[in-house]
Amino acid sequence: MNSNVTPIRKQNKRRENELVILQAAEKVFAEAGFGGATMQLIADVAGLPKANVHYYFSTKEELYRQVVSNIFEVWLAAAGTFEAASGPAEGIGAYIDAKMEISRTHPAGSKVWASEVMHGAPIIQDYLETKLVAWTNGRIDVINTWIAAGLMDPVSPRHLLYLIWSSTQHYADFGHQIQTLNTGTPLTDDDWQAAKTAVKQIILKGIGVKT
Amino acid sequence: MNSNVTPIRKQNKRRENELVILQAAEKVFAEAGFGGATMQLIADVAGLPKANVHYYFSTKEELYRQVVSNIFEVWLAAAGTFEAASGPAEGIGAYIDAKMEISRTHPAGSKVWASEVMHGAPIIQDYLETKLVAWTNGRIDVINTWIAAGLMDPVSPRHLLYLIWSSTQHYADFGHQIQTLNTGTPLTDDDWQAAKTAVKQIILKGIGVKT
DNA sequence: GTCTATACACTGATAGAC
DNA sequence: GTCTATCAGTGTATAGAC
Repeated sequence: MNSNVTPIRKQNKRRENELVILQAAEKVFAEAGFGGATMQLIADVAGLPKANVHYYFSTKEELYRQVVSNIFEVWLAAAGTFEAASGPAEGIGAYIDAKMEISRTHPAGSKVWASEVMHGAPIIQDYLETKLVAWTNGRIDVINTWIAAGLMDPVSPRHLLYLIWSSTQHYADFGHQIQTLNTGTPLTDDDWQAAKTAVKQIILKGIGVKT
Repeated sequence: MNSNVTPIRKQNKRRENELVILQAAEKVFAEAGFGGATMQLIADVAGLPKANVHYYFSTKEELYRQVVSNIFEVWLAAAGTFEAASGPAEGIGAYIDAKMEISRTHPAGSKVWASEVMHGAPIIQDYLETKLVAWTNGRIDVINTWIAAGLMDPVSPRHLLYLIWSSTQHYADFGHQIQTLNTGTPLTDDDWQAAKTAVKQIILKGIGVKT
């Protein structure tokens, strides 16, 4: 008998509950913002009493920080396309595809991230200063290599990255506006394909990459 | 003596107070979101007692709606460049310039707008459905004319507009992230010029416009 | 681990003296 | 028109029974 060991069943239960709370929280934070979200509503969406949410995440801020961290990881993971690529046509093209796909499948996460940054990143400023800065500088180096090799026009790598981020995330963050302009109906598969094609076409041609 | 007429001095005082409250509110709503903003903080920033804010704007929602409306008007006004232009090089180029300039001079307004749309436009949905839809459809017609005249590539006008909106507003909405990536310091005049040039260069070349 | 009941702080809004 | 005092409602967080 070892009372130091937590039974596996309880570990699973814990993870299961944490997961369902995190998913509910992402949705509620995305729809209402940090200030507008309430622990009561998160609990209701998760299907748990409010006190249980506080049992797993002691404060609202801690729960929020977990949500934003998760999004950031998804976000960075999708950028692996940059490394393996032999040139900008493949690397940037695949990166745009990956980011558009995230906007489609994780719109709530994108909105929470946007909201956090817009309000000055009070909770995850350390992420910006460490991980994001490092990732960005690495990608700038790669792009500069491509420019030096004559594979694309000599555009500012930094502003190119901003252009890619903004244009792809726009389909998640401003999805409601886009839907309203789309006669009020959600984008179909064809609509998403057209969006992806248009963004890639303009950006790739804009930086002098042959497709 | 006509007691039906409000003295001019009081009218001016009213407008003056309303203006200072609206400016304070724009700042606070941008930094904290609708839910995170408090009437007390808005009053403090405006330098007035909280009750006075309620005297001019009876509810928080009414004040917020005024703020968002004002931004929308600024935003639409800047798009007049489209009409007068003889072609895409001039029209779209000037539109990008104007939108970048708004991001620089009215970042708080842009953030409030973004926040409102991200949360499903609960307050200004009617604006989206009427004014924004009308404006967008009008601009799509103009772009289609340019395409038909062979002045630019046959890109989707709708997605081109989204690309312009997202890439320019990004410098306001994600200004904090950009500043963090810029070694923590605000963008200089040269930085802004470089950003404007990069965005215009990539988009104009990307749609096949000679510059 | 789970859940009910509740403490405590804060917010939007208003009443009423000036 | 201005401002202090205050109310009613709601939010986060926790205590304590199970």
